[in-house]
Amino acid sequence: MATEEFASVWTRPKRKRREQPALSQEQIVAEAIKLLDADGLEALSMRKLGAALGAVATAVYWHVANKEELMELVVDHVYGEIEVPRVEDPAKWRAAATEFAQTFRALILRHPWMGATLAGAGVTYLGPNMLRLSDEMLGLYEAAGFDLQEANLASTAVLSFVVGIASTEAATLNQVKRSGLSAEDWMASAWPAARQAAESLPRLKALYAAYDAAAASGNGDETFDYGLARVLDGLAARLATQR
Amino acid sequence: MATEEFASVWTRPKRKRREQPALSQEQIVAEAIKLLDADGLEALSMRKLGAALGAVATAVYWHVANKEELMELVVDHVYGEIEVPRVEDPAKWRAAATEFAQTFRALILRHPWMGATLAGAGVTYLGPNMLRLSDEMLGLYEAAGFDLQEANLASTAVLSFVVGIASTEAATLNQVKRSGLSAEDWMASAWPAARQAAESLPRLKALYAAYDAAAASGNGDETFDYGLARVLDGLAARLATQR
DNA sequence: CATGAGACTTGAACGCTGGTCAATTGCTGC
DNA sequence: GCAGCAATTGACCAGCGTTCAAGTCTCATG
Repeated sequence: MATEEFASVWTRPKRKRREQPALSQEQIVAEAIKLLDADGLEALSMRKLGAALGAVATAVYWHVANKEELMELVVDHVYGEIEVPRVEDPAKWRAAATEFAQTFRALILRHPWMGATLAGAGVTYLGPNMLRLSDEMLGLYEAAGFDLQEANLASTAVLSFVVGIASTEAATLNQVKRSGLSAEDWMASAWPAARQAAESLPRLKALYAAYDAAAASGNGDETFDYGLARVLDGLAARLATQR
Repeated sequence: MATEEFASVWTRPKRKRREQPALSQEQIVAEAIKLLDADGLEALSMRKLGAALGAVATAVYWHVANKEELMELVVDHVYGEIEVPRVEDPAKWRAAATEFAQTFRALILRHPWMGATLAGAGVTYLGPNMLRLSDEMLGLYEAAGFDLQEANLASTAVLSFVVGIASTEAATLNQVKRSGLSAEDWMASAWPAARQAAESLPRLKALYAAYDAAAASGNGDETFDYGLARVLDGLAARLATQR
């Protein structure tokens, strides 16, 4: 624009020094996670990401090959938030397994877009943090008394349960967030529809009758803990027969 | 209004049919599933769907509010493919639970796009087939000896495990399909990268060393059966203490 | 002190997406 | 034969991921 060119004659061109590049991969990934947490999976676009970084969409492509690779980096960065507790006393493996399962669930609920992303990508992302966690989990179940191969089966079983249930919970969180309602208001509006839909199904109807909307929205922890306890019971029994 | 959103899809009065309308909701859903199975989740667009039906994209919008509602219908239609086996003899609840878990896993592997879709939507789709399955599952675990509330916890535990592990498997299937390679060729190309990435992680390295690529790609059934057996062990133990 | 090599950033453009809307077709009941 | 309505169409919109040539800026070297 001519106007700009003209103005630059008077106003000194405030050229920002490039002592360090304006963008870095680390910074991009961090900002992407911020946007994902704030607005959800489908709200993240390369343009918005660029804008949030004070740059233009295409600038991001210098640091990251494409959106899929970005998501891969993002997922592994999130995995970096957690670790598997060390097992000193083999008798306490179960406490460690429980703690890690709860930590992992909390991670997904804290970043609800992770649910769908994980299910879409699975184990095909081989990021360093994911590999580290896998190795640490193997260590946990080895310390419990499983041989390496069965430790792998055991950790897969527990993690599958955690991912499955937490992804479902996260999906509801996403739905609530997208509705713009508070969790209570959303539940209050969804509950009658659910009850009515279950009208012709005797067991489901009876189950719903036992709850009200408030109770139904609050029993996530109980459901998780119950399932986790059963899985670990099964693994403990297996250890007992092996010994 | 969220209330409207909830009630709309399933309770909306069906439109009076023309003698032979070119398109019908049933037909659209069936064609969408065909395209999803053939080309995957991200390959389905309203335009391609319209074209596959010999019509134009916007014609689809007469029968379906938007893509999200279409997916809701699609998911419930797929649920229509399966049912929970009836439990005549309470002692045989475990066989029934195992059979249904395997059926559900097979469903997801047969429609690999279901993995990511389920994790994205969770339990917020209240389609008739999903409700029917929920009710039947409650029946199964009630027959096993759980009271209604615990039957709900039990079926959620099992289903979460199944969804979690099958979604991960499905994600790999999707990856393979997108690569265009055969399953063996894909594994052969991914395996060295995995082994090298695990080089610095002792347990993971040892685990990989015990397999070769061929073995690693074939142990899905074993991994699933092991985890399922542990979950059901845990539930069986719980039943034993209750009795 | 100029020059040129790279590291980084930009703007324009492409083909695609989900979605809206007015206009149009074609069948059914009057 | 015609009104009315179910169904379909085409034009159009904003936004998406991505590519690419054309910059800008910094630094090392001659």
